[in-house]
Amino acid sequence: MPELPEVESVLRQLRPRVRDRWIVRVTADAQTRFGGLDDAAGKRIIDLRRRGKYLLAPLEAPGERRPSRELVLHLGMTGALRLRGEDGWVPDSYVRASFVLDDGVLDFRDVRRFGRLTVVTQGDYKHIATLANLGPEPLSPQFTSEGFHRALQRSRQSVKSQLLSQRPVAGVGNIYADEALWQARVDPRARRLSRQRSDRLWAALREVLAEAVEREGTTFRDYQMVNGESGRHASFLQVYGKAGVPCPRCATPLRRVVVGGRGSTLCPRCQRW
DNA sequence: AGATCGGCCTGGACGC
DNA sequence: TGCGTCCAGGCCGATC
Repeated sequence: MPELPEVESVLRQLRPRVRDRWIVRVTADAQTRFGGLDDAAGKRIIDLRRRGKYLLAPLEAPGERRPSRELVLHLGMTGALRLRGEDGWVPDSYVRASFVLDDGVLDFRDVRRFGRLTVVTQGDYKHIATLANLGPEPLSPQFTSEGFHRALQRSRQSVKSQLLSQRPVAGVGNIYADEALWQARVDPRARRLSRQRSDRLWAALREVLAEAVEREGTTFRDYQMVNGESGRHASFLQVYGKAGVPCPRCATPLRRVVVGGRGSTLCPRCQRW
């Protein structure tokens, strides 16, 4: 369930801790979602960045002038990164991979094994389709209302499915999609948005995500930061997971529908096609 | 080629 | 208490 705000919070805690550290060796479960991890050993973590829900770490071998490889990490639904022995973290049976660094051990814990860990040639995402086709960062100047409207027009999927596809904009998952659609008063099943509705959704996405980043994300079940703490945004959610509860805007009971195979909570009165 | 749907994976909630 | 069933969901690959 980590979406942009949650991954951003992990990034902010982890970046200063792993930047410029050497990876001594990597141990990992035999999992199809893990690949090329042997390539990480003996290299230095030049930086840690975020694109959408992905964490990216350029890796440089001794003597290289620029990073040749890149670690791509996706937390999936239940992934967490913890530093061994810090903030009370003791490894348990859900640790799927460990990075032995020159000054400590970084554990990747992932109950449901939806997370992904891959080492690729720097910048080469052709085997990671979602990352290769990732839309702009919602809180960057590259995310414009014009561009968003144009991107939505390229597909006839429901707007909810489009948001979850990561193509029109990066980093939105089920929680913030439902929140932004409610705030913009747009029905998740709508397939063609007027420019006006598209603009409302554009603004709502930016607002909802920025607020959640400020509160270090939403902890519903499993999400936790590097220091083990929860995000503070859960109690500020307006609609996600609140079917049956009165709409905060019009008091009509919120309803759960399935859109593109995903549960969605909406207000049947406020949110229009 | 684009849309849609099922599978992956596990724990927790729920019903009987 | 215990067992079975369903749900959560990001992403991917198979199929329509």
